[in-house]
Amino acid sequence: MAEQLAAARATGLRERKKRRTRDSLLRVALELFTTQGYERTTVDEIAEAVEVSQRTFFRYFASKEDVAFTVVSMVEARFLDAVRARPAHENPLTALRNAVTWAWESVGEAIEAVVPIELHMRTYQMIESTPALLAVHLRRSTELEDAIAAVIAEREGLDVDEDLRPRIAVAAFGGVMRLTGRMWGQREDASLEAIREMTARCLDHLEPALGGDWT
Amino acid sequence: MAEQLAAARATGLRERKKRRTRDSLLRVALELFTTQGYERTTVDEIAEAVEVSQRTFFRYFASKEDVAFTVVSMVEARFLDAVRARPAHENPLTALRNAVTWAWESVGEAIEAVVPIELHMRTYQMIESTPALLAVHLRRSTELEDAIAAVIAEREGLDVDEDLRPRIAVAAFGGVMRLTGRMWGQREDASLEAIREMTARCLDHLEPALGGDWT
DNA sequence: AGATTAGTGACAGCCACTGACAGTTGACGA
DNA sequence: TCGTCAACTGTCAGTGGCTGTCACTAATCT
Repeated sequence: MAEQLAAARATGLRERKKRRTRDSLLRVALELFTTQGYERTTVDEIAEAVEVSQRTFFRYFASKEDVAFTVVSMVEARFLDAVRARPAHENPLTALRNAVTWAWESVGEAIEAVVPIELHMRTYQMIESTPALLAVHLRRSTELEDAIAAVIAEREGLDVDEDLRPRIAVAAFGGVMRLTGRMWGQREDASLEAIREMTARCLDHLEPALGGDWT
Repeated sequence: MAEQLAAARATGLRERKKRRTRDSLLRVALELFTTQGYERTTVDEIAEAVEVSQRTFFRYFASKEDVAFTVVSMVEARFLDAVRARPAHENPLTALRNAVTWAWESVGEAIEAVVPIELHMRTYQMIESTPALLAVHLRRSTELEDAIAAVIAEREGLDVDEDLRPRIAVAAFGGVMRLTGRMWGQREDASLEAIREMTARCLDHLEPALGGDWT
């Protein structure tokens, strides 16, 4: 985050070079992952395409998985900020809902600064359809949920470890969000428009689904 | 499932031998995982302790992770059966809740038939606290949720792909269940009693947490 | 008993990842 | 402008999970 802003204005030749190789590694990796599949892409292959050694790849990214989630975590951070920014008078679920809506409307340019949006969309779908990555994605999601629960608890002036409601509300909300992502991943229409619409639709069904009778 | 019943009555020498090595591999693996940690245990080590080749380990278990989830998936299957067995008049959330309660009350002996319960408890806590395993656990959980959603949909005479409510209800429920498991994993008290009580407590908070104001 | 077949071990190899060491090249003060 | 320092990188060797192959042993079948 901060380092990207710092690197945006040309600091030094060294910095710029570093940023270039990192960007190249990222873009080439995602491109290879999405075209030929995650498992069928080796780290050697990525490194070779960028003309660096495999060792260098691992100096920029902690693991092969790590590359796949670079952009995703930017988006997540943005969503978390959005939750923090919601006015205090909104009740928890409303705040969460408005935060998602706002986040989906504004991530566009943030993503584009690093990789083409369309590449990110394909990446997301690849994550959803690659077991090993899906697993990591889910774990990361619960970590995010933890952070969100903390924010919600603070908004309401509660202790997260005392009152279960923040965590539970976020867990339920998170469950629905993951369902949304999954359904979107299975679709052909991979536009921001589509995911926004699907999000709204799923959230509309949350409360009725938990009600007693479904008549 | 079926193969275990079949193997219970001594079929042939071959079968019995197979079952013995499989059981040994399972038990030794879990024991090593829980005492010295998952990452710090190598497959070679497990194989050596059971006096088979590493290759043989992989003939019984698809992966190192696979061993860790053997018992867990038995429990999950049992829960799924419990959901199927709930009387039709119960509404979705009630049926799910009763199914969990019943499952936690009856898994005991089923587990004990394979490994000591206490070993399974430690295994579960290890899964929760090992990032790589937690990730896989979460993915497996969503697969289970899929199956449950299908059952719920059928109970209510709905099409899972048509009406979103089954999936959403299960997603929310699943979110809460995972929260339960996690909280339990962080506790010292690793008894079946404790997890049952925690389950009830979390589920009691589900509906109030989704309500408008938390006053 | 002999033919068949399942189960196994030994070995070779792929790939993700790590540590150690040495070479290169920007940064920066003299 | 020129070294010197520190950062960045490549090479190499090694570990651990996992797979394919092949020959060998032993349980099962006829």
